[in-house]
Amino acid sequence: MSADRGYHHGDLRAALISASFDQLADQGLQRFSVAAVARRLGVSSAAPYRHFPDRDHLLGAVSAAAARDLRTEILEAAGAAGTDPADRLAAVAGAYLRYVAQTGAGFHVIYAAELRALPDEERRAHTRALMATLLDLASAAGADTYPVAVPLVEGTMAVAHGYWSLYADGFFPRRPGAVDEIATRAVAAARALVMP
Amino acid sequence: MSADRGYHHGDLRAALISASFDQLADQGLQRFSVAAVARRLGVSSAAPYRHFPDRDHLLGAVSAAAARDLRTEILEAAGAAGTDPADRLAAVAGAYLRYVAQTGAGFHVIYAAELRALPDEERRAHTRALMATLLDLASAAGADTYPVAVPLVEGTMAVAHGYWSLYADGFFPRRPGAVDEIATRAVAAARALVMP
DNA sequence: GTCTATATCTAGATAGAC
DNA sequence: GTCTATCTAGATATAGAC
Repeated sequence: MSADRGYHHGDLRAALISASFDQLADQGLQRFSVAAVARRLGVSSAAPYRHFPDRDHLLGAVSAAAARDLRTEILEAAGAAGTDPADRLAAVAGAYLRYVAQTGAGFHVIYAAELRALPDEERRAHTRALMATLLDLASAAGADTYPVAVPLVEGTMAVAHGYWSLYADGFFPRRPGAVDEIATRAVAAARALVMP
Repeated sequence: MSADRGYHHGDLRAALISASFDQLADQGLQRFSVAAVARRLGVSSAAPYRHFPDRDHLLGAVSAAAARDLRTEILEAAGAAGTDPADRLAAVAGAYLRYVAQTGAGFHVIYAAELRALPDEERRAHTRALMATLLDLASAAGADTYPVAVPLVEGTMAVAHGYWSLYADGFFPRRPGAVDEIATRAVAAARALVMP
């Protein structure tokens, strides 16, 4: 048995999810395929189908993990941002940018339209918890009512996702430290949205 | 000869570019293919290769046309926004959103990384003119120097592209009038970036 | 200038061996 | 639980007929 093919695995299901993040970070959602993920792990293209019935169920599991992890990162960034509610909400943009740059799994994966039909309760719980956390932060930052908090969350995520999207499409030069630089700008832009 | 296949064309080259916009608007860049565009026009999948050597050259022509048309729309929107330079810059976000929602050819197409290697001088002239127009609007809105104007343009485009991207990914409900609604929000967000 | 036909490639997904 | 082998489908691109 050589090192790169023909071997058994301990927990292929978890490895597939992890390798999917790597694939998304490296090549983006456009080039995401079950075959590419299998190749990355050195298993056959048929192996993943023992653990996920189809491509969308694998992406669904990735979406659930991303929603859970992103929420954790957001709460951490808000905590590090101090006590000003506007700063705490703006910090979300920075956390989002770093997370999606590292994993490739942003809102376009987490809330992907093609996953909406999947009856995956675990995933739905994670995506709902993420949205609830965002709405909490927006409410604390002066958006008293739900109809005000929703657009504020949308605006914050639009800024963050927009900066990442331009970066992912190659609009910004990809020199070292570029992600942190852009994250800083995204936070400043998000901060301007909230007003003082 | 039936109506849907086997006929000759007047100006297939122009028709291919036009049909590419339709394809992008309907299915997005992910599902863009030369074959799909040919199908849309009722010509064979080989016909486009008489006018464009490969897929990237077709997309390059689309990029050039999009840069030219988007610049026109932006200038029109700035004109309609009145005399306040900040309002004129913010209006760019609205024009962008309406344009990309209608054509599917936003910054991700116009400045696509895979087109950068193409030695297409006409396309480069259009993309440069678009960027110059954006920088002009940012300069007028208080960003005196180039190093200040660039991030202001980036922020404005990040907001606009972010709103569209979330919309295209199905994050916002697609009811009638949704585009105008989101365009209004994008303009307000862009306006907040410029400060008063 | 467009057609038909085809070679090559990649992906999704399944059947059956081990 | 993973493998090999295979089917289907769709894409890029080319060759040669008309």
